[in-house]
Amino acid sequence: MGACRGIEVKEVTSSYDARAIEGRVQEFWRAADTYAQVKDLRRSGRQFFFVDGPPYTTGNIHLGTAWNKIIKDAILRRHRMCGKNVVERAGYDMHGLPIEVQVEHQLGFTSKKDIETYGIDRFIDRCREFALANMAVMSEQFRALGIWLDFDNPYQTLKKEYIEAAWWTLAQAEKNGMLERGHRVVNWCPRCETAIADSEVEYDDATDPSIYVKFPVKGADDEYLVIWTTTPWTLPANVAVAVHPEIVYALVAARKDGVEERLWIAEALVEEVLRKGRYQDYDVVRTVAGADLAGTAYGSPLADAVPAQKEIDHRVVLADYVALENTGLVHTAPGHGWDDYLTGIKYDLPVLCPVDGTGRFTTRGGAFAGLYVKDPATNRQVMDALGAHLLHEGKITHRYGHCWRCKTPIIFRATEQWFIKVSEIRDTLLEEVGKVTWYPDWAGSARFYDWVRDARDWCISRQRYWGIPIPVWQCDTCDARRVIATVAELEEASGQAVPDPHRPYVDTVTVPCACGGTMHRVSDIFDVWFDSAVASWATLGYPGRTEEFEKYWPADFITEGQDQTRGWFYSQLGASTVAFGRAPYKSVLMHGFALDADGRKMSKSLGNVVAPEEVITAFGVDVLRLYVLSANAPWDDLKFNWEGVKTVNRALNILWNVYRFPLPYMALDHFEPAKGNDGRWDETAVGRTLAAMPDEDRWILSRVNTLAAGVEADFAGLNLHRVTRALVAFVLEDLSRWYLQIVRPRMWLEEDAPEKRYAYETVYYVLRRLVCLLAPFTPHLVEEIYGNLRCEGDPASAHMLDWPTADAALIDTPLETAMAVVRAFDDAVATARQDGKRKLRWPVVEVVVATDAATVREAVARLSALCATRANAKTVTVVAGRWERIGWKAEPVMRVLGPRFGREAPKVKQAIEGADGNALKAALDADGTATVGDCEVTPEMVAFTEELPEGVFAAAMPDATVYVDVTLTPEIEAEGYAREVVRRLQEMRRQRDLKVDENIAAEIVIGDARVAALVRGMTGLIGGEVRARSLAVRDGAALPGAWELTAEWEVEGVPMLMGISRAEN
RNA sequence: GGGCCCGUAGCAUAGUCGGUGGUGCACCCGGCUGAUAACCGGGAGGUCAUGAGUUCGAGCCUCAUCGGGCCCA
Repeated sequence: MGACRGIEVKEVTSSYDARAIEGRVQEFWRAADTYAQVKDLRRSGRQFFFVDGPPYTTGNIHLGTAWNKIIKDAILRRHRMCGKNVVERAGYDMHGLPIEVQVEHQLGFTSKKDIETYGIDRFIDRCREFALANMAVMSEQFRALGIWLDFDNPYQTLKKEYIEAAWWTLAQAEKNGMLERGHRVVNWCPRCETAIADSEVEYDDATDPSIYVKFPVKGADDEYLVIWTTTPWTLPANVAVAVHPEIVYALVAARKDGVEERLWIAEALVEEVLRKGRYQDYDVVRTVAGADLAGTAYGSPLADAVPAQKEIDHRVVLADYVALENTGLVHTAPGHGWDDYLTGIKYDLPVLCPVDGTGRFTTRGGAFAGLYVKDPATNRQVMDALGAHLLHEGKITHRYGHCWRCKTPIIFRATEQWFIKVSEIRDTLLEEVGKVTWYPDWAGSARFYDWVRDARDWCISRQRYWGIPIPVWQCDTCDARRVIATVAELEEASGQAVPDPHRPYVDTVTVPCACGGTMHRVSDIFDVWFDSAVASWATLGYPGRTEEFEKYWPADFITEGQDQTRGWFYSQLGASTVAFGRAPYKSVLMHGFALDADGRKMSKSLGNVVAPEEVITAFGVDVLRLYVLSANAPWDDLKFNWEGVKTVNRALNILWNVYRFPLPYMALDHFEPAKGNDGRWDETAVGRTLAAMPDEDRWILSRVNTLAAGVEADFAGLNLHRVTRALVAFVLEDLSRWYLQIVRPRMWLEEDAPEKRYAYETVYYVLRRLVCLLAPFTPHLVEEIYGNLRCEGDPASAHMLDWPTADAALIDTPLETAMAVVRAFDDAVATARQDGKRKLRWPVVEVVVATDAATVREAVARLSALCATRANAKTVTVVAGRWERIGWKAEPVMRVLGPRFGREAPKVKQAIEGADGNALKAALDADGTATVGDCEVTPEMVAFTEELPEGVFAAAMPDATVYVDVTLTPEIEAEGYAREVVRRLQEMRRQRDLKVDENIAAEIVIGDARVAALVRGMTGLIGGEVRARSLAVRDGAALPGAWELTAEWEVEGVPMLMGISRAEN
């Protein structure tokens, strides 16, 4: 590319080949490190701190992950083009149970014991390897998508620097009194043998027993409280029965097979419960409010099987959550239920939890010791042990929680865990939610707000191995505890070097206590959600480094899927509020989920998963990017649809064609865009020649600036779908289908005419604008185009260009309005011609636009030459009201004539039909009455329809009717045939592979003397169009000369023979 | 069971302030042939999920129901 490099150097001939382009462009970016160059370029710009939500390193990315990163990339690319210094790093979530489960799988482990036998150190090495290997794969996949985040230096939750951010955060929580060690009921996975967070519980249908149990009331014979439960295995832990204070309960005497029992059941539910128990009849003994039942003592029907139950002082307690369902009395086991636990605290009930970490009954479980609670056989044994106390047993299918990684049904267990006391700062959290800008608004104001409002304390401890160790050291002697904030602090306090802050290494580090005892680390690790919760400061190296944190934090923007409402949006808010008292982000875009074409979740088991690579292989990265961004609003779920992908591909193909179409002509003419002294493209040049430019040039210049303004507005609301659709519509509708069609003849001009240069300048301007506007969405295609268009002083990459703002001086709204009218006119003419079976190639004598609308009249007047060209009409005229050649035809209205004229009616009918419609209408309009034959008629007796003259066809357009007269005249026929001949000679030139500027000699023999004469008269025009140095036209049936190429044609039924040869220029 | 979102032609989608429901794909018919393994025009196709309500007027506002999604109990 020499000094005079312009766009003439490369003529692009192939069609849009996304894969080839993307390969070239990615190589170009890699070789020049364009990403780094762009960051350097914007270094001094206004800062924009973005935090990447870290994907979990479990393997290949899926469509949703791709969409997520594409959204991020598009938004960040635009910020950079707007001059912002975008501060970002890719991030990865690399700890946690999901990886442990995968590694256990690889090693064939089934329990924690297997891991400990294998060795925790070896186990976490495997976990680390697994995470790092997956990270490498994922980074490559993201790079292939053209994602510009820092993948060379991503933040990784397993790094020491990152772990310290988590430690420090917990130390802050301790300092602020937000950390608590507590005995709580938690979701517990018996396979993973750990507590799991609410957010890690996945609900699925499960079938469980549905049983009604009689608890014997103490001090009364044959009197029972009837409870219902789906978890028989929790009955050994029962300590109370809860009733609602305001529900009315009935004591009924129920009889079955001659035996009478007295049962307490909510009054409204008596019939239903007794039916289940197959009681034959009953009497209500008395009714009382639930409040009056409080304190009633009862015994456990399992007292024999479970000795621990004998120590319990069972009684009835009150609770508001009791609903009028089942029996209205609720079995309460504080060791196995959240509500139960709270009720237990309220009434100071004992917490009985005879179940161990593996989900088996302990010795406290008496006869059931050693049995796995979720085993159906265990429930069976419990039910059997209930004996006659089991009033009814059935089955129920309901939603039951499962461990989100290993799918094991969870249980509730009361255990010692570490908590962040989120419930105490709920008001602050809600206040912070309100300060954040949410896209869309309801994501924050409704969805997230509701979630935060109902938030419970956050259980952050897990009894596992691969995670950030909880940095709490506790004294064996005095029970004092210390939360360590950094590795350095630990090394100092312990006097030991700590090369790896993971388990098992930190577990052996001890710290001397002030009391003289020794502090050991608690064995738990963090909930993995705590890892990502600290990302916004961990990614800045805080607390290790403070400068960047002080400069950039909090994040200007984050965006993740709607599932992160409970996840990352929340965990970050919680951790940040505990540590810093404020939200760690200023704005959040919540995007949707990627679903299949039927709106179903993509899942391996359904076999409906579409991998990003499938789309990339078939259509390319830019097509995928533009598709996912334009298919729907970011916050709606994406219903993946191959048809939609194809459509986007077609649109980009048209863009490619639009780009490459003018190149050969520009090359031929050595066109060089206007440049400033710095060798950069001078984008202000078109503004200076505007007055001299043709309407269509000024129109497309106006349109592209109007487009820029609209894009700006839509970007502000993150309406990425509207932005991308507007861009595609512009390319298709305005640029390809309209402007380019109009300027094509100007590009073909041979002489150096100003209107040709204007066309070049205009197309160049529009393409340069499009390069910028599309850069965030189709970065590869844009780079390829820009590489060919750029002037020698322009930046090396399209992504170093500044975002274009709309140039008000180029916007001409009245012209845009007028052009819209002309396009409607164009469509109407096409419709009318189709009716009249007259091809566009054949000129028509006259086109008339009948309208009363000033907009239409003015538009056609202003752009009359364009209208005539588009319509291929000798004249285009506008008439107000009706066109005088349109006649009225009078039709009798028999429904009126019949009753009025009786037997005379047929005569009147005939008279009306025979009348001059125009005259009759005029008379009726003028006088309200007229005489036809010898009858007096009034307007309601006659209907008028339009009568088009022979050869005239009409079509409607907004506010106007277009009439096209397709009548043939010798001149028109001559021109029509001439154009038919031209087309065929051009086709032959193309077959001979002639260059656009090569000359030919030609001969045409026509098998119809009249047509031959007509064509002969057009020799000059034909010769000019096809660059013929000589052109002979004769009539006959044989082509005498020797030609390089000959062809037989039939034109409108007339046989023609043509021969062409190359001629010297 | 609860919160939020979505439901518009075969498919996908737009619809701002409540004022005659648009667009793309597919389909049918046609055109163009110097963008050509392209491109363009025309046509047909609607119970705006269902049912009530508010209103002169509802795709839009209200309520209920049904279906889908995310999250929760």
